[in-house]
Amino acid sequence: MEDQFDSSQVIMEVRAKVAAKPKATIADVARLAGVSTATAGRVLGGYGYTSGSKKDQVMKAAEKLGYKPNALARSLITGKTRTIGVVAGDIRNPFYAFVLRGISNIAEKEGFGLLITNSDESFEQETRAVDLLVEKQVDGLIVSPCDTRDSAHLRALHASGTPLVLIDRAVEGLEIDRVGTANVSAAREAVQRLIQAGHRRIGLVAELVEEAEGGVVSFIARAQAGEPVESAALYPSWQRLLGYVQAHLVARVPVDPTLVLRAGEYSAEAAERACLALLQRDDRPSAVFTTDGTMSEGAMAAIAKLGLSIPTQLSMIGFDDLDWMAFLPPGISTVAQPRMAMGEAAARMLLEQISGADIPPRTVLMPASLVERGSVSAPDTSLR
Amino acid sequence: MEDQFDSSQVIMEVRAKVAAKPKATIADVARLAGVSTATAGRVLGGYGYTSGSKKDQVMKAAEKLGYKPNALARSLITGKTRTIGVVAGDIRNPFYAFVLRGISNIAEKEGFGLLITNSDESFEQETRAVDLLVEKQVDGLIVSPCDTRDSAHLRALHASGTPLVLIDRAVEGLEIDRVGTANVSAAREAVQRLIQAGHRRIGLVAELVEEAEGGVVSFIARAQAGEPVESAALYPSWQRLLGYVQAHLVARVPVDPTLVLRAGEYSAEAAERACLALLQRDDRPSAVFTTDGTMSEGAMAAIAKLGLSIPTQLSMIGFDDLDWMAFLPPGISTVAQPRMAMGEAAARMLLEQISGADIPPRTVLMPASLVERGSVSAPDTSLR
DNA sequence: CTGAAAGCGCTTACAG
DNA sequence: CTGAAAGCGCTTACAG
Repeated sequence: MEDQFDSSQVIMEVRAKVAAKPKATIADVARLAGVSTATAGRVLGGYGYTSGSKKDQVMKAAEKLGYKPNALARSLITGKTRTIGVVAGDIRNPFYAFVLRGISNIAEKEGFGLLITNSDESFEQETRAVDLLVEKQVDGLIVSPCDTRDSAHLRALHASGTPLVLIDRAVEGLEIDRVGTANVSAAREAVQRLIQAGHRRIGLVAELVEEAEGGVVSFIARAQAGEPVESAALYPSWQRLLGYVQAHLVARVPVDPTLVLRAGEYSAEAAERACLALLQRDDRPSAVFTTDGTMSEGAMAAIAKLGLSIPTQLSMIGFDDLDWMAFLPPGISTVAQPRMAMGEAAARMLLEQISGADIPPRTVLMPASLVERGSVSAPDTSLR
Repeated sequence: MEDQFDSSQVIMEVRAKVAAKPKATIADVARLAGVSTATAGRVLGGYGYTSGSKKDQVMKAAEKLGYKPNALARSLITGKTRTIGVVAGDIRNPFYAFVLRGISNIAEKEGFGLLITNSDESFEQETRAVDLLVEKQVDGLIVSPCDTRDSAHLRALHASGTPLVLIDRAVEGLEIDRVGTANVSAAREAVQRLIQAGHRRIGLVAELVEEAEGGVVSFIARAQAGEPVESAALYPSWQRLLGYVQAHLVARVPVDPTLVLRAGEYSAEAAERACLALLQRDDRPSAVFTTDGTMSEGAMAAIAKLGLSIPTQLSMIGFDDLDWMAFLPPGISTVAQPRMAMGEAAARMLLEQISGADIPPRTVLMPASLVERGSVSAPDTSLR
């Protein structure tokens, strides 16, 4: 009777059946089709020549056996896995999520798989991740290096001939394909926009985690003195700080270093704390510029907490076009990086390297666009 | 002279050097160490027994040759790749990004790699993705199925004995490990909270993409009539609609089907359009509940565009705890799914299957929590 | 504890 | 066009 139907028995049966049915191999197909494994391999693998009749026999046999190719065996011979490895900072960060999607778009189109790891911006984790990917024989790697100076593992990787593309950050002296954002000019333009609106005291909320030689104050002094700053291997947040200083320089507006906020750690909470302190000062700035999405979020939280109204009491330009910037009244103007396109560009470059093209190292700096919305107005004159 | 330094030449040299240095294999190490490949394999692979002296010789030789294991060869023999495949909807969606991070946490800890694909909720892409992953011999798959009825490919996959865990959605009659959210109760509690605050006309902004038998109106009618609705294999948005109806039922508040908005497609823009129309009606609801993050975003955009103030003119409860909900004044109350924990749970279950544990199929429904912030108040009485 | 041999599932020259 | 044989880089019984 159906009421007494015991489902656990069914499961056991299924399991047993399963264990008894090993996967079909090319040899099995060849045997059933009455051809050699070489011939079966040729039709199933789509290489070499085979007559129509044999092709049919093999296809029929493969169909009957439910043959599925084993990419491992093929890769072992060809030396290619059609898999690319990616080391991202943290997939939860929309920046990386979009970059990964871009990489995935290209990979999928070319029939490549994507092995993804998170480094959490930890050097040790990044190293482990690269090792894992190398052992799995990925055809190439895209990495967002968390160390822009040393990164011996990446130098070794490149020296060993492994296709490698850097994303978002560069490594000093490692001349290989990379894609990033034109950070200095993007930040400069954003801050120029603020200056042009009449702002003279502009706060900067930035990560600035690694210590540049001499720290922020000395960095600003050098940038202001017009000393050529080697910006290529700088972390993005330092590059954006450079753009901030340059905008002041061009407009002959002095930089007040106390307005440059260093969150010191990469979290919205740290940015919020720093920004909260800044905005409660008597001489608080009339505008703020943030150097990435996470900083923008922290700054916004601080602004909301203080109940400051944008743009009447405070103007703001953010970084990265996060969803809420479009609908949070009055609309937050922001510097939008072409995140997905960056991922696509990186993947294309890597695929070119993999296909063996002998191309000299390229640096692709993608332009970021200033998306103007309603968060910038003339400074509140009652303030000063 | 340094000025005449030609960097292109250096590059060529490096390339040439590279091509000349093939990777060291176990055979190379064995030869240099003066032992058999079996012995070298035993120490390098960490299996079997080896004397201390031989172990040293092998290690030294491996070090000298820069030996790196080839996981492909090992996998071909062991039949295990220590790689798990994931088919997500779209990595850009924070829901999937967090779930993926959860999966990654566990995988990384256990030394597993992660092969990630996007289905874009397209059945064809999902099928292709699964095929790719299977060919690459992943040890198991975690998939968020875009079809909850048919999904023959997933049934076949499971029947073939491949470890498989479903996430977010179930497949009708496919009794395998899965993790999801307790959607019905989560939605019911959120709507109950709204009713308890005094709301009687509550809008629902939902995806509701697949047609349930008879459509929304008939679905609501059946749910209201107390007919037992088989909710397990329903899409999450339909389950959340069910919770919405149940909350009304319990409180003896009639459901007005015209308040149930069907975005019809999975995008914030569609949700915004639908919501905009709803909120401009004379008999607009005094509160809205949205059934996922994307819908919440669209609804928020519509609310902002109309300049409605929350909660005085409109109360709202969202779904998924998105960053902006915390700082957008007055704070948006929302139903928070434990996204990362869901990914971790799915990964753990998959790993158990992979390790061969003979466990009957488990359904893990994780509780979502109502995060109360400032977006709910009593209805604006001037409205009615 | 160690080595010779076989083999995982394919592809690749090499003859015919 | 087709097949026999070798081999990719490992691991696994099997003797010793």
